Amino acid sequence: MMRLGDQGGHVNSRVIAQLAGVSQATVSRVLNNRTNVSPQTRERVLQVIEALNYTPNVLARSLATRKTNTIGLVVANIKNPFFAEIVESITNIAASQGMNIILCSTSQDHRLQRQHVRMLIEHRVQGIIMTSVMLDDSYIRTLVPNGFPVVLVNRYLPGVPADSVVIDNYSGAYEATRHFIRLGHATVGYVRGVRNTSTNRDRERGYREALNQAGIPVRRGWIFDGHYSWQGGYNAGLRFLRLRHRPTAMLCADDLTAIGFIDALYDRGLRVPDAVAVIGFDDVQEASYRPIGLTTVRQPVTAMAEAAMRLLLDRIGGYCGDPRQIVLPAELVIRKSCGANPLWYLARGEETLVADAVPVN
Amino acid sequence: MMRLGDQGGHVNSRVIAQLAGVSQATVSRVLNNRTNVSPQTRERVLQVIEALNYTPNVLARSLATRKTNTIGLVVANIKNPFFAEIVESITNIAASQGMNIILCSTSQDHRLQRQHVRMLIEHRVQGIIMTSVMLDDSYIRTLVPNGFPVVLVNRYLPGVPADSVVIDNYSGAYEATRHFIRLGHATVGYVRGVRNTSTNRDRERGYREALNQAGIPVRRGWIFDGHYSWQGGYNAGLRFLRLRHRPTAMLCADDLTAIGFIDALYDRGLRVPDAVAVIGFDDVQEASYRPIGLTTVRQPVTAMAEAAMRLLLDRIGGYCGDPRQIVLPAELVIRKSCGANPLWYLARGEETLVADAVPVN
DNA sequence: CAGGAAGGTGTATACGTATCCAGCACGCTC
DNA sequence: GAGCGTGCTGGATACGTATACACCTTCCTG
Repeated sequence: MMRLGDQGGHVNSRVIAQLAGVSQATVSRVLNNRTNVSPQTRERVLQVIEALNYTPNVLARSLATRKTNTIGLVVANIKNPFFAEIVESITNIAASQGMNIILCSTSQDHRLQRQHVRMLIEHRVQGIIMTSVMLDDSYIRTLVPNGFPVVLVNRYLPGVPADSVVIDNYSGAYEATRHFIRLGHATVGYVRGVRNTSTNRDRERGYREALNQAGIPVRRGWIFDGHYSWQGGYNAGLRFLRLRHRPTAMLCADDLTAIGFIDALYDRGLRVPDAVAVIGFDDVQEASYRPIGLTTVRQPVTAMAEAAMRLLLDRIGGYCGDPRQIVLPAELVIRKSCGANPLWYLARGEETLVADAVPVN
Repeated sequence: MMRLGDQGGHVNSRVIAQLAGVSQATVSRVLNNRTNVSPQTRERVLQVIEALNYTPNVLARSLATRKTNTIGLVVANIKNPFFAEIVESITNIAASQGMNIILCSTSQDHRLQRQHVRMLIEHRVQGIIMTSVMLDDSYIRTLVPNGFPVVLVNRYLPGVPADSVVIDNYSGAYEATRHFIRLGHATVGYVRGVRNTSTNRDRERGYREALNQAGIPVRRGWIFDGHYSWQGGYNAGLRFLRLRHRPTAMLCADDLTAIGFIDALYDRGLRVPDAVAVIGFDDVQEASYRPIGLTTVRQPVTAMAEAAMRLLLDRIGGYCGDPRQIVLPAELVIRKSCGANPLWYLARGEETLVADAVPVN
């Protein structure tokens, strides 16, 4: 009995054809479920295929059809659970459409990212979903006008006419900051994400405007650099601890950053929300871990992934219209890290309250 | 000026050849940095390539060379940070070797996994790294004898002569359980992982034997089913709460399970380690988050990834020796979730103590 | 019964690259 | 000056599949 992967001597469709006593074209027709093959012939070919455990060569097929059924997915960092969730969603949707994905993880590194994009094009992917573009990644601009399907997710590029899917980061940060203010915080700081990303720019703007409108001055010393990472948040926390006058509330550019920030405080004996109120961004699963209980601005990952795939498949299908930007609403998820009693909000109905899921066993 | 992806009319090496006034063979030689091309010719060809922004077609190249420089990586669940870390490590190593990876996420689903393996073979990957085999995935057995390079990571298959890289799960669980016992716990429970995995089998065995040797009976009611997931741990926690007589310590099959378990207790007002001592498995970054502080058995992910790639590349390079199994040591990382004062261990020197990294700013 | 549609099959070629082989020019050695 | 190695180049072919086209048979229609 022959087995999976057992193709000693490189079995190809011609070998199958010979053994089944038909032409290679007929074998191809059987493989592709074409109708114009007689039942007897089809059966004979299938038997030989089965016997030799023949597996068609996708490379050759793609070369001949000029379609790879493959799309590229570029993320900043797989270890960030937010991106892991995006990868999972997009992979699932792609699989259901018969599409394969090639995954690339740039580490916020321009050169590496560009290299990855080049690799994807060498592999003749039919489109690319990018979640990690920086504001100065202008070379993306050179892909789009040629009609190459590109969809930006999570981040976008102003002035580059590419489809994109984002949440309303400005409003998310604005509402989060207002939430602090309503709780009585008169001093609010911010831990940045990577600076040249649309995501950070919009969030920082929302933070600043909320303070401005409340007549609260923005203090430069209360804005720290993070890098969308635990380590960045931790380092920001250490710097925070050295301040003479500390803000009583901190907005963080994403959940990992927030957790790193909280950990730094924890290592010095300070607790959240007692010492400082904290809000993050993304609502990754880690934020919901009970001992952490991070209040955060949710990104609806599944909806974003679905929208992105829809846009991309439209482009791959030949759609040539103007670029579309899909902006999904941000949603504040309140947990204990900013110290409020969720019930208070329920009564006031001012914010969206999402209770932690308590599954039935 | 022409641009990336701009290959209107399908530029190929023949077009380059014509425009450069050379043969297609020469273009190929330039692309592959062969020595036997005169500097002038090389320069001329490169200029045309630059001008047309030509990108060679990897598919055609792979077809001709019969080498794809691609390996398949099959993981159980990208959202599990343990696998995310493996993916990251292996991707990096692969990239440094000029190898691409195709990533597949089976969801502990036999059929899906088999489908993925088939896809990988259709894509003519030169080898496969599998992290998600189940004990009854005997079809893997059919790959190996044909000399197809397969390396199993994290889990292995007894009786299947494939290379594998694992940690000593038995000892890890044994030591973790002994740790509980030394702390004075006379009642220790266990939350399983997926049952038909070598990983769970070995860990459960270590748990049982440690209890046996200490003369502590293993109570069936104190062993719960989990599935290497937060949800599984959470459900186990709910069942745990319904027990009349609860054990005072719980070993969990992995960190996610442990965190889910802790969260279930938390939602009912119980705290770890006050109410129950908990130890997990893997030492993912989440375990080190300070508010969680999970004691756990570390898997040295980077070392495992490196070993796996080395084994796989050996096989791809033609090595045909007997299968090699690499067993790395498990290391108990003590944090607060089992309530011990780490300094006590430092003094006694009985366990490995790994302090949480406190980075210098 | 002529004519045509429809179903089934084979031949030839294309997809884009790598590589074997032959050929040519040049410079060197004896 | 014959012989020979060496550096560079082009022609031809292979990789494994899909598909346009032609051909044949059969069966149906008028």
